[in-house]
Amino acid sequence: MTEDGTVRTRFAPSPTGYLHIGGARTALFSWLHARHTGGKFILRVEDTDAQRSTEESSLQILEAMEWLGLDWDEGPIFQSKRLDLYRSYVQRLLDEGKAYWCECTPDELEAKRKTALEKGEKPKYDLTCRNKGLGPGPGRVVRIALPSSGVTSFDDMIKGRITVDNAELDDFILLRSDGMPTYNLVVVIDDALMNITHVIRGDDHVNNTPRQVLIYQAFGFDLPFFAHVPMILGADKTRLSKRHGATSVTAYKDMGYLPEALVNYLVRLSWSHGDQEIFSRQELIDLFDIHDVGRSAAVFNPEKLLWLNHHYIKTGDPDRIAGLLPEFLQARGYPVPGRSYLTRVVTDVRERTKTLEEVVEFGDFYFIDREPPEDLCEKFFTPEIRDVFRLLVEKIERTDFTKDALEETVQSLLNETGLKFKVLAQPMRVALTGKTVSPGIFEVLATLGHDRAIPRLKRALSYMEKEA
RNA sequence: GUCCCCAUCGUCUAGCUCGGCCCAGGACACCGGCCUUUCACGCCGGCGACAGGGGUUCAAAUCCCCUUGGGGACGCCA
Repeated sequence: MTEDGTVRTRFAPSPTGYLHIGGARTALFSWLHARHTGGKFILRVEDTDAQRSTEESSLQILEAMEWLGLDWDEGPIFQSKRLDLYRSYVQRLLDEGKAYWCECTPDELEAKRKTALEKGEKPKYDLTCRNKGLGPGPGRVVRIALPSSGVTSFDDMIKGRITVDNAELDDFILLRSDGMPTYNLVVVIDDALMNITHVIRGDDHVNNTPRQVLIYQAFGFDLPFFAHVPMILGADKTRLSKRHGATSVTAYKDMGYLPEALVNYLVRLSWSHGDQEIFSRQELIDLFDIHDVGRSAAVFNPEKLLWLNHHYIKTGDPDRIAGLLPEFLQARGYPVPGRSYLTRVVTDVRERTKTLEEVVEFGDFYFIDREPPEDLCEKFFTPEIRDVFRLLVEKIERTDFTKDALEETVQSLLNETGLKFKVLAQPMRVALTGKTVSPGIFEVLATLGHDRAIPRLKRALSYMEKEA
């Protein structure tokens, strides 16, 4: 705990790829816990794996965090810039006899691991170098000297007390032969030095925690609170991966998902507040309690995410959503109209489109003019309705392009002729949109406006005249 | 294989901490119906679960044990 009792949480991704859905949820929980308690949220990039870490990944992860609205109070802190610090702590352990140099090669270790596994044993470092009294040298690593008996335990805020037999642990590596410190070491040093009060991270780290607890003890650091959140699984109940579909936050952004939908979806995985399904950001901050996080893994359900996305498209500010459309329009090579036109399009289509991508696809006729497919022309632009349709076009041409006025015009025509709207509706729809499914005719008409709508209606009319 | 963790509808979950209010509630999906200018939206209704077995107790989804199933970890990755 910090001196003044302030909560400090952190998200510590390793920049070896995109921000994964699972990582995003961990970050969300961590962020929420900080915000809920009025604490600080720290972002730390764990890039001690020089081989796989890339700056590009770091950037993309930060971008995804920002897109999700997970703002941080400190950082990003890059571990690769703190190497001297870590080395001095390793030296301290070396000096105190709590760590030692080891000259075993990766190949040797790998071979031993293999035979252990084959014999049905748990692969563990066999302590070959523990008492050799080696000093530094090329190809050598530093290992921690762990007790071989006794137990190590810690209290997890989600899973309760977890105890592991020290005999299950082995003398893991603290410093690689290339001089880079390893995860277990740096995570402890940083969490301790940065005064992290609550370590919130994925379930897959529970097995590491006892090792880290031992490091905390070796340095005499106070233990933080631990909260290991359950994993997110794919439909087949195995760890969520690419073969289950999109797993990166960015991919969802690109498919036309709204950040509030993804956040709302993710937060409900292993966490709930009674029967509530929809949460605003502020509600989440007010209501989120790490103690309410469940213990079991959750299966990722794309359908429910889609439902939530639709919900936010349906209920969100149309103007804001309109502002997100240009990149989707450009991706399809459609021209980008003005903001107010886009806003009207959103209002028209949002009851029937679940993603921004769908807005553009379903509402394509708002952006481009295409002749309706021949089979639809044939079916709907029949000679029988030619005369009414001509009348209709003439009347509409002289009408104000507002929904009410247009509706009134058509209604009066219906009254005069005694026809049902059904007779006209689909032909009009096909003429204006090129499809049999669209928003309401009058909305479409009003939004398209005179200059886009009239030529399309006339084109349909001439088809009817040709057929006669 | 060893160790750790988990176990309510297909899925996300409420209920489990403080056993009775639960022959188990909500949501997604699915299936009907209503509304209707298409499709949606909306509304109404339906389908559907306490993994199994032992205990403890007057009483168990709720507590204990075992079995089974699932996940995770066993790296000079994090």
